[in-house]
Amino acid sequence: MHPRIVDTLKRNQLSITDSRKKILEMFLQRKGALAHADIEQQSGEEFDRVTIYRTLQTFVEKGIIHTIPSADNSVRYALCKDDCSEGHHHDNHVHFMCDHCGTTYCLDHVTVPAVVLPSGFKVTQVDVVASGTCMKCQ
Amino acid sequence: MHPRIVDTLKRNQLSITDSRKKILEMFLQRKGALAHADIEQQSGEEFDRVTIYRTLQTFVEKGIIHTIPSADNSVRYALCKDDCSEGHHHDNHVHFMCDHCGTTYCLDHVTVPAVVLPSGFKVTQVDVVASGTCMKCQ
DNA sequence: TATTATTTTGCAACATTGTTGCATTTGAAC
DNA sequence: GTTCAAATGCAACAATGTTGCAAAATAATA
Ligand SMILES: [Mn+2]
Ligand SMILES: [Mn+2]
Ligand SMILES: [Zn+2]
Ligand SMILES: [Zn+2]
Repeated sequence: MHPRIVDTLKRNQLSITDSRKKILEMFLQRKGALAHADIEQQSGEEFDRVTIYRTLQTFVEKGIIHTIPSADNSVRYALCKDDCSEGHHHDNHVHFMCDHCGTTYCLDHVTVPAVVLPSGFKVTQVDVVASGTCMKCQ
Repeated sequence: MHPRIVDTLKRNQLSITDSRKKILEMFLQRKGALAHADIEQQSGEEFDRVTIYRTLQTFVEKGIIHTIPSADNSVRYALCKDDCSEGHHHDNHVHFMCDHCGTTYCLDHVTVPAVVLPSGFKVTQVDVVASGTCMKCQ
């Protein structure tokens, strides 16, 4: 088991349960983003669908993972690598979704450019999602 | 009825039906983006849910409307204002979702900034979705 | 305009996805 | 080990999305 798992859960004052350990491990191994359906498939019958929903929700609230918007009604989740904490996400990096293999990448080193909006709009967050073909699918 | 409705349908080689006229009118009047659920509510019992799904799909394919990604499993749709056509969208403007009132705006005059990705990624589209508070909700 | 051919619609049936309440189980604290 | 709080599984439900097909509406043709 990945050494960071228990650490992360403790640091966020979450009790150490099988499902949390397993789901967090999936994120740590897979690197790329995961949709709810991916987790459900990978885990087989190991735990209930409802538990996955609640675990993802908890992880987002605690700042362990962040959501990635999509245009296909299938939100992805990925590990936060920055200094995110309860209620304060700082995942201002660009995401990439491959049209071919479906993989979603967190481009941690590509920060979202500043966007200047018309006066009147108070911006608190900017999501940038690029899509196309990834290096594996050329 | 809005004068552009029949024009738009004809230009895209779509037959003029009640549901298409009505749904297109909603987009022309409302300006902001609409989710499937919005359309279903606004139309009451006028036509079937399935018809709405199919109409939205057709409009997207024809380049009449475009999708706006979201992080809450609720894709929005908005009128294309550019030179979009069948299979070729060019809606490279920024979108804004108000956290308070839920309105989604197409900021037609704010073009998406160029993003430079690591080599290996072939980008075909970039979506920028900002969120925060809109001018009406300050 | 009337007839025919094509397209769209509504309906039903189904699949998938997401939510809620509550009893049971598990983990943390003592 | 016992106690208390939190998390889980289950069931039941709601919401969302998909497909096939007969009926209806529209477009094309005569
Ligand atoms: Mn990310
Ligand atoms: Mn738009
Ligand atoms: Zn790929
Ligand atoms: Zn607002």
